[in-house]
Amino acid sequence: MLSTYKFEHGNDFVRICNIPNFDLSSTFENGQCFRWEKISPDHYIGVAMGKVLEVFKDGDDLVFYNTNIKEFESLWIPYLTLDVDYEQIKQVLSKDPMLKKAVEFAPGLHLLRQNFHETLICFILSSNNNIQRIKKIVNNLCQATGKDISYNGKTYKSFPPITDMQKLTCEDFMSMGAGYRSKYLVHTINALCCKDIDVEHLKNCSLDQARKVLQCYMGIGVKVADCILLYSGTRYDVFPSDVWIKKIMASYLGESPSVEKILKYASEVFGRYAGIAQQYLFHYARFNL
DNA sequence: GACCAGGCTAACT
DNA sequence: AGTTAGCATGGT
Repeated sequence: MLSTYKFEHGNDFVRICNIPNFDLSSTFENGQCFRWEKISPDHYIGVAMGKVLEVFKDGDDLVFYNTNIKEFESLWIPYLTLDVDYEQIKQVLSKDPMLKKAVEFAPGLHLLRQNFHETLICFILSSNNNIQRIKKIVNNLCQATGKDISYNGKTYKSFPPITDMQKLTCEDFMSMGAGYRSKYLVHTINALCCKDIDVEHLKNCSLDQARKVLQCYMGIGVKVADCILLYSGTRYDVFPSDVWIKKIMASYLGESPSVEKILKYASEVFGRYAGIAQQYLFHYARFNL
């Protein structure tokens, strides 16, 4: 928990002392985010919220560069969900034997609370696509439309706000490699610029209502809606069901279970932590099935 | 050349 | 309401 962290910090760095249960690779390379670059094992640089952050593991410490303690507490602790008690959640989830294995496989996995619009755009791009290609397209988008951020003599790009993406045409997105999703992006970005989504409402309404709101936008179905809700930290009672989750859920529900059946089972068994359970399962499935 | 990847839309019964 | 072809692209 947050209160137990011990910090050392200066003008341009923050060190969290003794935080053994945060793993960079299983957090940044589990398909929830697309803008973290591995420099070397346990050493990453990423762009989020218009800022560049460098992080590496030093024994049981985590060291963050290009930030200070004030910014770290207001921005990066929520982003990295360092304010969430994963020990308690993992304990609850581990009552299920499959999840026990999945949690033991990646005990340092954290969900992220990412910018809502960025998550929405990235997961429209994710449909019938693979993670490597999604990263490439997102990078092309940021290069074309993002703002410069310089750090350590290098220029990085922020993820553009939707108002800046409104000028992009279908052909622009095609040239970035977005393929048939280009049309969805143009349509949805326009709709969002006309009338934005009330994220607070998405938190307070029922899950079915939240899914319905998102599915009004072109390119968003049940699976993408659940990803947006989960990876923006909007709600955790979701269960994004892609091909990997369908594979691993077959061990609970028999061969090729329907999405309906999966969602029903997940909400009954994993309840309000279903989204977190899904993330451990997805990561486990990708590396073990 | 098939088949696959964090699926969705549109056009069918 | 439920089922299915078609879709851009790059890697294996």
